[in-house]
Amino acid sequence: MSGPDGRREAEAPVNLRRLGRLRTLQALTEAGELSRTDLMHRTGLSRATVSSVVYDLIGEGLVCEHAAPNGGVKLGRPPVTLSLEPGAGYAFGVDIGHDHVRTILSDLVGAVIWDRSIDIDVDDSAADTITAAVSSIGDALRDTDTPRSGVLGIGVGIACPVERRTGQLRAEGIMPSWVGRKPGDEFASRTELRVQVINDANACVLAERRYGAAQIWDDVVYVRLSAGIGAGIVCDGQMLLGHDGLAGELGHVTVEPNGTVCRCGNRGCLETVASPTAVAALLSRSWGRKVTSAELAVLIKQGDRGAVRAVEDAGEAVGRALASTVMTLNPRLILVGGELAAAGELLLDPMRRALRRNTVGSHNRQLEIGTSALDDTAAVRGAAALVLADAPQQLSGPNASRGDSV
Amino acid sequence: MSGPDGRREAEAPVNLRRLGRLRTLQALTEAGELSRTDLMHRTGLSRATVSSVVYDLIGEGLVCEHAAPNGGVKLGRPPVTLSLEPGAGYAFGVDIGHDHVRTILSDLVGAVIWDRSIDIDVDDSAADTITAAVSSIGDALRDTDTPRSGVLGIGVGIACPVERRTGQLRAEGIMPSWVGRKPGDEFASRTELRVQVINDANACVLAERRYGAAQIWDDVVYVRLSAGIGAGIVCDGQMLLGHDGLAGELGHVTVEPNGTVCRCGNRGCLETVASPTAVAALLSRSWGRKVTSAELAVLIKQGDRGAVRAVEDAGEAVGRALASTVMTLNPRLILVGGELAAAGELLLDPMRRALRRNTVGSHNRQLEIGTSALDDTAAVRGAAALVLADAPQQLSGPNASRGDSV
DNA sequence: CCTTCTTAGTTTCAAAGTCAGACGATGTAC
DNA sequence: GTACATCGTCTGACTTTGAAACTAAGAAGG
Repeated sequence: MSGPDGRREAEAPVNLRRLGRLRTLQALTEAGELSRTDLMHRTGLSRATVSSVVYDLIGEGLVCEHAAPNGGVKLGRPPVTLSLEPGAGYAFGVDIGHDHVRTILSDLVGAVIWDRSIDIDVDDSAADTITAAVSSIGDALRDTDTPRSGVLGIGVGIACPVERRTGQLRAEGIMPSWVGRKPGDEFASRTELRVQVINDANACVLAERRYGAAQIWDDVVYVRLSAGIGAGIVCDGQMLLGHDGLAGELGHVTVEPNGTVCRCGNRGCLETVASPTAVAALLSRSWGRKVTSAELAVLIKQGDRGAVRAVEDAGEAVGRALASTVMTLNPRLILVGGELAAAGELLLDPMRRALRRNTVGSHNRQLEIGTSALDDTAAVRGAAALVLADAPQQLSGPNASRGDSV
Repeated sequence: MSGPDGRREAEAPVNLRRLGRLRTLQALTEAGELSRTDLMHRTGLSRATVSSVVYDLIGEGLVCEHAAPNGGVKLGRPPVTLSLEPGAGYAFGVDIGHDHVRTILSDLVGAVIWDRSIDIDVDDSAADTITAAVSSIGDALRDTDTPRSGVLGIGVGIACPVERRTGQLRAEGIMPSWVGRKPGDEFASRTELRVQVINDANACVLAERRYGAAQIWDDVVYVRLSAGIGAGIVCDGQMLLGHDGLAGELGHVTVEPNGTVCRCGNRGCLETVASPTAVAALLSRSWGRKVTSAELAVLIKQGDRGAVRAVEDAGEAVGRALASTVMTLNPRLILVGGELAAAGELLLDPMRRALRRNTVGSHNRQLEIGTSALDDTAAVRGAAALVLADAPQQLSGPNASRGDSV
């Protein structure tokens, strides 16, 4: 490709050096700190090449050296550890819940350097929500004095299914004002930054993979028990999206063949049984007055018998729904997040029992079930992590080699 | 380097040239026939490099040229199409069913050049079964005059779960003599060839991906309704294995909470309802005499009311079990194979109905459900395809670069 | 304190690979 | 036959690479 005046826009010597840089950056992203020798092993490059690549990266300010950590009893010259320079790139995370928009700015290694949450009725005011987030983004840039060019992109996590190719939302019946919208395009045109949109459960599982409980496992299911119930699934280290990006719609798995009619038109969906809203509604019915999800949390803490029982039943239902997922995906870890996760063992215990009852030993023997360690920040941080995940690509150079695997 | 006589047995400078070769071979494996220009686009290499790599590959007999296919109305010099040389490598496929072992020898492009099936009571005689397969392999080599060194490996598909890391079988309660065995090791030591073992449903989905109905879709579920019920799952083009390699165990998904006790110890597993054995047993009970699976097929064809009803109910149950899989994985295509698939629409129709009833529109609108196009050969060919899948790696050179993705 | 040993990182240099662009080849269109 | 379009090869310049030599920095031992 040539520039406007036919000048050769260096542009394309291509993929060899870039590949080395990319691998180096990826290794550092994954591992945090590594010496050049470690890098040599992880990237497959020779010592000389690593040395040269690292020299460049340090020169460009993407990587920095640390004083040797002076670990245990070592022999020989101690290594110099390297890590990504936190300030070499920034990423925004936006979490669009039902009653709030949260925006964070994260540095290259995932540290949150700016954070703001705004309460707003998201479901009914898409435009306002986006405006709020966009202005948060502007404020963050100003407050932290970050140049727009230093931002790698915006990751948006949203509490409804996101269509894969189009980026369109599938928010029917739950977030009316968002139906058919493409928040990716809206954010992009209003911020002039790259934008990626994903479902919030997917964002959460990303966060758990990177910062939380799922760092060591490659097969994880994250279930988010919120107004909607969704799952973020990682198999073999890869996020599972499905043909339209709608994978993980656990909320509409049938758990009670003749149960309540769901907003989706079927009956007995998990969502009608185990979402915080459904549980609260159950109590409302028996008490004859409205019980909110917030109130529910208090009741549980107080040990209210009705609330306890309702949560237990919800856990049991989630367990039954997950049983088939476990048989199908053979995960190693299940994490539960969302408002209802605050109930802790009260919820997990019946879940585990139901899972054990409906799966076979080979699948449940090693299976761990726990609550999210990050909750609350999981979705935003995951959204930002989505952007950080391809930071190595963006930083390794302007020149895109084919994205094939080797 | 492409000098006519610039032969240089450089052996191991490592991973750069190899990478080009690898990508070229992969592209040819996937696409079948490509011109050099196509390769240039698919591999990201420059014309010159492609030319040089192809020159080498032709020289080594891995790739061959074809006369231009002389397609439509084209302008300019017609391309020379290239494809893999079928004889550049061979792969064995072994399908270990319940009552037979089938062994095929396939060439590099997947054509079957030798085929033998042996009837044997596999479940109770593991050793004999392996011996039979091993001797088939020897015979195949002799009959086709193929040198052992030309064989890339053996793919073994077997009708029970296979543990991922160990290669151990999980055949409890279904193939007694195989429990805890590692057929991979046994084949390897007796044939001195590389061996890979997978579950037969996984083998089938591989075959469908490569030769059958799933070539154009990246998100596919293959359900095999045989003595056991298993599913082979592909998501985003990748086989889904799960943490222990036990993904796809659809047979033990609960479909009738208070149903028959299953060999796995739970109740109402899909297998107790929808396996051919279970369906046949249902008829046996009402008729007061034993009905075999083979007989079942005849009865269905004759339109026997009882058999028809039993199959319909099985289909309905499969549909219900798959519903949750569909919500979880959002596949584009479901294929049904195994003995019961012969029932065709009789089985599929109630399956579709149950699926529609228990999933939401966004997930089932585009979903196709059909029977395997290959059945009978699917498992063996898939097993062989497993080996062919890494033919590019093996053929691209002795020098293994790190298996990272770019 | 000095030598020796071990591992880390850099430099050097020849070998090898890749790219861009020039060039030849081979067909269609008119 | 000429113009044109695309395909494929060749050449020279440039970049990257890896082996080995070399320097660095600490520990162990006398």
